[in-house]
Amino acid sequence: MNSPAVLAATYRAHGRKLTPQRQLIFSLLHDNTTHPTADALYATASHKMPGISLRTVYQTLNELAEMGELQTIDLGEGVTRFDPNVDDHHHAICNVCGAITDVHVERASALRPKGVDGFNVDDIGVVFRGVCASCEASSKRSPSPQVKKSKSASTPTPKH
Amino acid sequence: MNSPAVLAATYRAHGRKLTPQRQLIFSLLHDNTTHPTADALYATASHKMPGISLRTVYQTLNELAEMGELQTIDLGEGVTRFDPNVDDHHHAICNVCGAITDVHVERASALRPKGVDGFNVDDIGVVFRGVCASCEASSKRSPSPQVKKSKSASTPTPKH
DNA sequence: GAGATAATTTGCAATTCGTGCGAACAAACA
DNA sequence: TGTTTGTTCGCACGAATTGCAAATTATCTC
Ligand SMILES: [Mn+2]
Ligand SMILES: [Mn+2]
Ligand SMILES: [Zn+2]
Ligand SMILES: [Zn+2]
Repeated sequence: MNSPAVLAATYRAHGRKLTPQRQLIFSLLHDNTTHPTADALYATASHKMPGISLRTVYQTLNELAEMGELQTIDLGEGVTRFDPNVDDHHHAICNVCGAITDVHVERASALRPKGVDGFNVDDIGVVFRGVCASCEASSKRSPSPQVKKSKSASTPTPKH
Repeated sequence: MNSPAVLAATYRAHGRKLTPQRQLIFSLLHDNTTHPTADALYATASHKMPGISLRTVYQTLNELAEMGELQTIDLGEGVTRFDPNVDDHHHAICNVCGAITDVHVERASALRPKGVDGFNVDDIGVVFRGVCASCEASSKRSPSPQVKKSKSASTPTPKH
């Protein structure tokens, strides 16, 4: 995603207004590698700007995505996550703490779907699920059964 | 997924009852390669057994998944899909008609996430998005293709 | 600066997908 | 046939996200 300053210019160039709410969201997304949900961003935003609405957060995220400044990712948790990293990359998700990390996959674009004829590939997504280093370490320290439940137990905020 | 007959035995072995609703769902899933949603299965089931409830369809699907007879997949459409194919495989999704096809990916298990240290990979998922052969053909024939929409009729995630 | 104007923000209703719950029901078995 | 559970099913509820319209405000014009 572009810097808040560049985004400001982009917005004006698109005939969109530069509101304090939008500027705040730009700053919260800048260099944000946590793949936050709208709700998570709303929580943070509310801290700095009490009164901002969740609706506005959603709207701004959606327009950023529409403008290609942001990527939306859905990992099957029932919530949409937002990723300011629009470069070609993939993700690793920890089954224990829920942390989502950007990863690179060598020769990913060379992957081919076998078993379908004439399928024209536009995009390839690779998702790794497993246990992150930090969780692996703490499980060795104090072995407690840490199993990620299917649905409602979706992880709030990775605390590493 | 096992055959309806085998599932019947499995169910009994698990102390579960073999109801007509369950048997119907077993048969609807057998050799089903459409990756149906609960609602889609409910529609079909209702046809053969008027009065069956959506609740029961959900319940049966969930228990089959719990027993490992079925795989749940979430491709970010806002709905859970069910896949009787529990073998190691991946998916290709047509951006035009929404069809989801099973595909094989060579050396998929050899993929490694670069950029994270000590991440212990349990599972790798590869998703191809693009245009299926059939849609590709019809788009060449007539400029307006068939658009099957589920929830987000809006344009799929554009990245890069 | 003051005013006009169209874009934004917001709160709230509505929608969608799925689950919790409990009463009515029906397999399984003696 | 009766008893014992496990099941079914309707309905309320919950979470995530969007539709809507009134109130607000960024931005432009003079
Ligand atoms: Mn990312
Ligand atoms: Mn499949
Ligand atoms: Zn972790
Ligand atoms: Zn297609």
